[in-house]
Amino acid sequence: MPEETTGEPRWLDADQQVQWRRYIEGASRLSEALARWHDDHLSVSLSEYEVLVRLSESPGHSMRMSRLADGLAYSRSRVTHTVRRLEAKGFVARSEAEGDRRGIECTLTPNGFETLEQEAPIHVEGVRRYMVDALDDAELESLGRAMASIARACREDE
Amino acid sequence: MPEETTGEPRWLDADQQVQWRRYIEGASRLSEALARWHDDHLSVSLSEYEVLVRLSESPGHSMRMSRLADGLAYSRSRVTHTVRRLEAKGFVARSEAEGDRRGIECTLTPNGFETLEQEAPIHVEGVRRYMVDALDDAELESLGRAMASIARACREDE
DNA sequence: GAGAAGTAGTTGAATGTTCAATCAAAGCGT
DNA sequence: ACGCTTTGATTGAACATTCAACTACTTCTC
Repeated sequence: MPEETTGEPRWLDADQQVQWRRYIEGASRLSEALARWHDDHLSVSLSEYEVLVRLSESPGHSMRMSRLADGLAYSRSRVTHTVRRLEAKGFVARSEAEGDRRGIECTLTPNGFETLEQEAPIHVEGVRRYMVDALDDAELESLGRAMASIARACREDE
Repeated sequence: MPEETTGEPRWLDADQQVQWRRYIEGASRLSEALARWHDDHLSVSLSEYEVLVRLSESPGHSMRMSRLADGLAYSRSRVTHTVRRLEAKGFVARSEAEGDRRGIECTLTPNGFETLEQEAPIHVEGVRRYMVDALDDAELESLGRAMASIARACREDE
């Protein structure tokens, strides 16, 4: 609607608008549905769960705070806070990293690992219900590709 | 990894895992990038902006709080808080709805409309930069379709 | 038309995330 | 060795969103 003469304010065409709004609505509904799912059925939130998964995939069930932050694309302080909550629940433990006295190593406790094993299928059930099973293979594949491109565009820009 | 005998805990195969993680990373980076974009270049956050857009599209630049909530898939209290902030910035005004004394009508002020007109191209530039321009037409199209399916799956489930 | 149930909206506390400030340790340049 | 910059991590305040509780009005039902 606004007309301009300076710059080149490339508008969105009708179709692009539609896709953008679909994205916004879908993303917000999905994140809400998944958050509720975790809240109702698991003992950790989605972001806490992601931390546990990364730890479980790492040798020794252990990772540096900063690697956790980088791998999950979380801010450092978010990791600090999240790990503090997980520690309070008894699912992880902190220890000093050897070789770098600034570093903190975060390790899955046996209890944390056991909880993860028990609850992973429930998490997956949520992911299926709200995303994977809502799409056929080709749709899921192209969704993933598109999101990877978006992630790249965001990353490039700092 | 965990083996089970009860229920039918359908795991994710390797490819589904990849797409899921791409989605999670992309979605979180995109929402963060766009939030920063608004914060740096516009006078309203993304959710505040969405409210202004809906109002501007409505006859009389005016909508009931509950229609705003439903249309944006926001909780009612989120709309209350968001509109309060917009009111404090002078972009919207509240008035009683006629015909239903419980209702509140939310209306764009001239200043709010003018701001929206000025800043919409900047918002669009962000959407382009982090999403639309990162994809070709076909990718955008299938992203939108997938997200619409996801939204439907979430909505159906309450 | 009275009581029950539902709808519109607000409120304030709790939660999780970000941001800016801070601190300590490492690395770098000279 | 000495400052300078960078990195690893934490802290606490600020902020947005949710949740539960609540008020006020409307609609339904008998």
